[in-house]
Amino acid sequence: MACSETTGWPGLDIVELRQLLLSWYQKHHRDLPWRNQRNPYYIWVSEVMLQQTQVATVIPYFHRWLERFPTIDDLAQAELQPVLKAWEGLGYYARARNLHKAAKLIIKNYNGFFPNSLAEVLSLPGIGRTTAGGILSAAFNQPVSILDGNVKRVLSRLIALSVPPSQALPQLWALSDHILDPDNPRDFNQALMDLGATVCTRANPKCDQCPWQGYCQAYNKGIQSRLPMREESTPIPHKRIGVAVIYNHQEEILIDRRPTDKLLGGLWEFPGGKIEADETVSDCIKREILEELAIEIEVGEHIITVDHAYTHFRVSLFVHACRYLGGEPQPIGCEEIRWVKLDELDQFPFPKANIKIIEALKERHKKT
DNA sequence: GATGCGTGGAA
DNA sequence: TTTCCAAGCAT
Repeated sequence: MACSETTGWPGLDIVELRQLLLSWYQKHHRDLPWRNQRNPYYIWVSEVMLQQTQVATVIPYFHRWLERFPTIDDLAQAELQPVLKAWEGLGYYARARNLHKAAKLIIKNYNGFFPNSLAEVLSLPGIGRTTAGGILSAAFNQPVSILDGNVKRVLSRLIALSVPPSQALPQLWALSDHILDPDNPRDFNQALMDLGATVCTRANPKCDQCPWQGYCQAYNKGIQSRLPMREESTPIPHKRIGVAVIYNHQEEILIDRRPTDKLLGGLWEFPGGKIEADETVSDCIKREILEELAIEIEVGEHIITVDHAYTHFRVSLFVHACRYLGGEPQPIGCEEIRWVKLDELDQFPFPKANIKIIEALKERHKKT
């Protein structure tokens, strides 16, 4: 019974849909580095890196990561700092912290072997339903469905979903479950994501190349470019931040490590804080450094202004060179403080906005 | 169940 | 330039 009124998707011949998609995949699949093998560790790393991150961005990180941490045991034995350094620039740093944490758990609870049951995989930090399905289907060919951004878009168009995907998650999960080919779960899930990434794209979908064109309700209604429906978005605030590059008498620079489990947790930064209304940049920097580190400084020349966009706000960092005057630095708003030479900054993991500051410091150092 | 969590590409 | 949103998860 391929087509059933009782499934809630009348007119969907799922046997035909599976066949069409798998045939398309045989010819048009992407050749991706984590697809050449079935090592659960490799696939796990790729799945986590791919969370909210595009394939092209992930590929170089994936290769460097496996060179640096070839096995689960290597990862579990490593300190957190080199783990964050390997993740530097990739964003959502909790992913790296959770990967590290989960590696230790796998050594402890599973004798170093990546678990192969859904409940066990889901229990690992940083692995949710989609990532678990991705790993179990790709590594073990288990029939566990997925619902990532690609699948949401493909399925929303297939059934011409009239609300944003976030308002129909149970229905979309049920559909992903329903159409998953129990005989070829590995290829089917990969094919669904490839279709979304290369054919059923957000803008300008290539419907003339789509194996599901004849079944796609959005295409048949001519509304494929307007689906899926947009999520509601709220305007994001813009913060102005004063940042201090503080030099001591040995020309060392003060950096601090951010609290774990918060924004950019565990990464290093140049200290500073929000510029209040009616406050000058210099006044802000002096105040923040006194509040956060309990030291006196003299605010000097402007080095660079860095604009950076995060998911929920934008910032402008007004960076000034500063001179250390006195007081013993206290880690009041951070985990740790260090004085380091300019050449040593590369050894610490920094967020992207701070990398731009480091580059500016190196340029400045060349000139003087 | 809403919100916090990075960065980069595309339009 | 701005906006959207990518192989989502945790709390």
